[in-house]
Amino acid sequence: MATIHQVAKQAGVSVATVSRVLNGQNSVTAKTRIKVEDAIKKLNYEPSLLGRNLRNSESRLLLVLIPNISNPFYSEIINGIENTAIELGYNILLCETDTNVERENIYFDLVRKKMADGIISMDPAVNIDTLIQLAENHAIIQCSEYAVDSGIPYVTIDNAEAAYRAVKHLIRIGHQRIALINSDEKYLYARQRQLGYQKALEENKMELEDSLIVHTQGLDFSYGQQAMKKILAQEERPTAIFAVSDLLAIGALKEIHNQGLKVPEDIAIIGFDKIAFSNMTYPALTTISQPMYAMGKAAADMLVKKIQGKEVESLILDHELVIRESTLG
Amino acid sequence: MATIHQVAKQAGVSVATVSRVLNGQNSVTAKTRIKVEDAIKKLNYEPSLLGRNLRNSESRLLLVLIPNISNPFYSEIINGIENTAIELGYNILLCETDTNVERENIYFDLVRKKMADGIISMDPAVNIDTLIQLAENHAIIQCSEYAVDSGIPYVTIDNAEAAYRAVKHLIRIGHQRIALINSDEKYLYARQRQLGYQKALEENKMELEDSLIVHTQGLDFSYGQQAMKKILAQEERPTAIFAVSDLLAIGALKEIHNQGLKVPEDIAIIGFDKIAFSNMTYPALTTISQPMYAMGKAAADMLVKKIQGKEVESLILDHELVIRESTLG
DNA sequence: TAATTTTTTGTAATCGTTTACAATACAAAT
DNA sequence: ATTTGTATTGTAAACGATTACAAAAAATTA
Repeated sequence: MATIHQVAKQAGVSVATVSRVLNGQNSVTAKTRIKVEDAIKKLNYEPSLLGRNLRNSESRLLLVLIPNISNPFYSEIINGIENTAIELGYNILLCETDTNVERENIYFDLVRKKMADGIISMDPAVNIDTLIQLAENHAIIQCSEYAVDSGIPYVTIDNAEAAYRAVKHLIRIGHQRIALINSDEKYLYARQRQLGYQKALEENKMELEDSLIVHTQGLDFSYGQQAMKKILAQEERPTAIFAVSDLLAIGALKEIHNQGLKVPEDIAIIGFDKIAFSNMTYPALTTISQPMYAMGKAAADMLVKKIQGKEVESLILDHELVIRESTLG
Repeated sequence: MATIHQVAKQAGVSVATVSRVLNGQNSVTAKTRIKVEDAIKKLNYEPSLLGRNLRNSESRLLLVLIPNISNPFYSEIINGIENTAIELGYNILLCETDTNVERENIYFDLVRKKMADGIISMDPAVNIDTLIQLAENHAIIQCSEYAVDSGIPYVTIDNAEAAYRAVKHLIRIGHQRIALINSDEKYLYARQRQLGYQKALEENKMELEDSLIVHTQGLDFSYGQQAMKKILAQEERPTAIFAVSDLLAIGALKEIHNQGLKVPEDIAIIGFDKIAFSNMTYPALTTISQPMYAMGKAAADMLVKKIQGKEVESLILDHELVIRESTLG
């Protein structure tokens, strides 16, 4: 492992000159440049990022905070983040919190201790107070889930509107009893989507029944399945389901099948996110398409801008209702 | 952002003493320890990992190389890697190659340039020559896919045996025409699983028909769907399918449904990996369970050992055949 | 009390870069 | 040939920690 000093010695120049060659500065003669490049090649030299980063007071690492890597919704976003980060000369430190406070703190420490230049938080369960405090001295962007008035820039979609459209679609094709499978209302997106659901019902003079709203403890398939079980156990069965996540919808779909019912004939169902799976279910799932990749890309762009000290503005991207077999007529 | 010098000054001690307090060394008086701790609190000091890492010549980062983050198979493994890494005081740098050589090189450079202490490669398409060369000076572990005789330790399962069991199961329940949806034979796991398939057929005196083996260009659902289309287009239709990945199997299942056929009545199907989604399909997918979490855990353990200069041995973990509805008899 | 040992603290080098500033080399102008 | 100006190069000080080694302080022993 050669150092810049050894290269300098080998090339018969000073370390400053080697550094200049390394960083492509033009104030170095062709002749010396070649000497240096030869030395680099000969010694198989690779500049240490540890040294460089210390000197430059940067890590060129972006911390990406997600609740759970197994949720395909995040995979797609991460895709967008990573591609953009690479383009901008950064790499990503993937951090799964599992809604665990200690774990979260370990990650926050990474940015406090300069091992990461900024954070993209996608964890709805993030400790928002800590995040806001951290944002005073560090670059932070929220993606998908965000805190209103936190002052932390975010990129997201209009959840209420999206939910509204989803439910309106169900009403339009004739459904009068529509259940909602929602996650915990402590999350903003959950409240917003519920608002959209309610607005659609109210607008159509449909009654809001508490028994038609089920809250889950998580987003795994199993929670969707449980929720559906609860719904189907009621006497007056709904004819349609709106689930706030494709994973929940897919779990619900499974339970519907298990009970020998047919989708969409007996029960229609609509999900949220448009993860790749949602098109592989039987029948294919109607869903709200979130621009996951674009969200990731935007978040990364914003974060790097923030790191560079520029001002950035929050972004609300477009969503789309994708009608497939699970809500056919 | 205070430095260790400012803390030392504030506490009226030397930087060495502060460092000793920081690293919990016992050779420091209770009285001075308290002085230092007070100063740390007062200045809100957080030691810079950039400085520490340079001095210690380590980054405490593990590079995890995967082809694609959207494949749930990898998510589970990453889970295991991350939890273990954290326990051992490391963090993970997630790197998606997308089977892109340039991208791969960017990542390799991170370890060459000391920004990562080692690599866990899960990319079947990795440039193995480069990897072997890198392994001369750096800690590297292969996970799932590996190169025989490369000298690089790996953790994996017995792919041939697993495939053999899967196909034998199909034969046992009466299938005589079994198709194989395989990925590209340039991958070791693909060759091994094909071997298992062939062995099962030969052992039962069944003919090996080329037309029953379809190779895909990737692992997305869509490739499984395409492959199935090809298979169903043949005159003499197989009665069972073995796909080397749940994703492919799920795509195939979709196509079977699309053509109005029933699983398992018309065609039985079996996948590989036991990703969470495989239990949500209709019908639920029979599959080979890989110990993803354990593989990740083992890989991380091995890598850290390797980083510490210890010797490590390759590992072949157990798999399991999980029989579900898609092969009910 | 003085000498000796042990414990605690401090000094300064080091890890491997980048870069302000100083110094030198070279070319152009007189 | 000397001066001036510009283009290259070098010196040395950062960046922020850890740690040999030396020095000082405290504890032990005689």
